[in-house]
Amino acid sequence: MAAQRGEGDAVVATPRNPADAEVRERARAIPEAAVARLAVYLRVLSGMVDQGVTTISSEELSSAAGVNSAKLRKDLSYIGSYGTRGVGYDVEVLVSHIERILGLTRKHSVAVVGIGNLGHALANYGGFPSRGFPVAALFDIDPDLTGVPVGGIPVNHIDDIATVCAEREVSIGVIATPPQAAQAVCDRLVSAGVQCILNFAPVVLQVPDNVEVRKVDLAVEMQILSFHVARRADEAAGEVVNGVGVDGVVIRP
Amino acid sequence: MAAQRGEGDAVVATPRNPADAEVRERARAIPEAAVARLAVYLRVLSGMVDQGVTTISSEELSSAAGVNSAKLRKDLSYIGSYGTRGVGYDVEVLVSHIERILGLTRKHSVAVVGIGNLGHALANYGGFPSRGFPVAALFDIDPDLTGVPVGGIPVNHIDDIATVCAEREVSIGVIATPPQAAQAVCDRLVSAGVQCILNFAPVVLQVPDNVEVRKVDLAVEMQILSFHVARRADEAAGEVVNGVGVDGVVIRP
DNA sequence: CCGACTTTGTGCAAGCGTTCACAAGCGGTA
DNA sequence: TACCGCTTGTGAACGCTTGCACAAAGTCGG
Repeated sequence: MAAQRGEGDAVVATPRNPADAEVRERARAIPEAAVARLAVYLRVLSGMVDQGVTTISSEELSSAAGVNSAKLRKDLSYIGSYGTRGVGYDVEVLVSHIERILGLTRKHSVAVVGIGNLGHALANYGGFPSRGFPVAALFDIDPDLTGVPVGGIPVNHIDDIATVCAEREVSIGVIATPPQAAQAVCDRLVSAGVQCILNFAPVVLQVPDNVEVRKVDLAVEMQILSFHVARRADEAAGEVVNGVGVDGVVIRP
Repeated sequence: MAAQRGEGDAVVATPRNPADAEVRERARAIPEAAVARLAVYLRVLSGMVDQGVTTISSEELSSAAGVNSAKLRKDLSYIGSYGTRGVGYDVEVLVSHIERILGLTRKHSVAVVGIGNLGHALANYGGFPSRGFPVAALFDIDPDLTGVPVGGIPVNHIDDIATVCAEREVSIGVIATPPQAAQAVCDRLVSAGVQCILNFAPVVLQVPDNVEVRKVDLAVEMQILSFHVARRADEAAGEVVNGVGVDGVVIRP
């Protein structure tokens, strides 16, 4: 209630640029999978800019990003037609359009909750601020941590989530707590008005429809890898009867 | 040569259990998306075991895992028919079958490369060993770190990847290095025989076909969330012309 | 033993996302 | 200006995933 986020700002933005309406329409239609890839393209393109590359073809960019070139072109077509046939894409133009679609023209302040090992690492991680995601607040339930600076930012007590998030205009909450605490922390973030959550805790969070959750689950990732190890071992066991693996490449020399 | 992982093992394993061939066939056919969900089900089920729950219906389990119940049943059907109509699934039976399919009956030793902030957090993360993924080796390029114990394990120099990984039968490599070093580290892991890699570095790794890579990319996750923030702001801006956003919650105060 | 009720397992159709293939468009060249 | 070669942008086909809906199969009470 207190921290109702936003009232005048976004509204004024509407009539500012005549192309905005079109951008909005496109953004609505972009498949989730394509959004994830756009972020990857953006990173590759940023590297290109640093190398002084000014133009790039879909073939080059797609192989650098590890995808099919047709897929790349289709992904880019979701955000508009900014290539030149016979030539390729202007790197800087592409960068700025992807940034616009991904909403990177705004700053997105981040709050990290749970200052354990992972929370420390996140608070100190340089990749966030450099890409427009400044870490604006840290929270922990341990009173001894309150006020202690981590990565240059003093830790707040978790009870102050609502006020601090409002003050610092936090738009993304990162949950790095133990699993038992994650749902409660999530609820607090949501009621503090945070609508986007990145969850590192190994639990399935229950949130209202208007909140977006992405999860990073190490255990799941490891188990998927484990599955592939097992599948491979089984295949090898099934197709060879003794000694060497299926394609001559066994586990180790 | 020295520590050939399961040379005899995997091979002899074949005829051991008559059901193995069937398990192998099923495993081959499970869609990747379903594998990821199976890992989630497994975690929920483990929690159920701890609570003393012995039986669970697809409806209960699916809502706890945040998926559709039909999808859950289909996922479980990939690994076999282990439910009882009219009753549900026996929790322990399900756990053991999912564990078998995911290959969790073997130990999967993990090597972490890059002992910075994230590497420290990973080395100290309790979730790995408890789930059958013991951290068996740590590597860094900094000679000053060599021999220093982190999370109880002494750090090795990166030049020793091949020998140490062989000795300790590492099957999963975790890359937590800066992006510039990631590809080189990856190449070393691959030539050391590691076939599964979990990559935290923000780069697209190039690997041979027989190597499985999963990536955890914080920047991409943040940018996807950013996209949703922007989309929401746009929708709000598009649907209201003055004053309050679509559901009363706009960007900033 | 039977019938009512519950829940699984799955055929089928709809929806997405990916891939192919090619027309359209642009720069360069004579 | 007209042609040529190259690369984009996209319609259409394909395949994977999801969700529905229901028959099959079991339990439980009488």
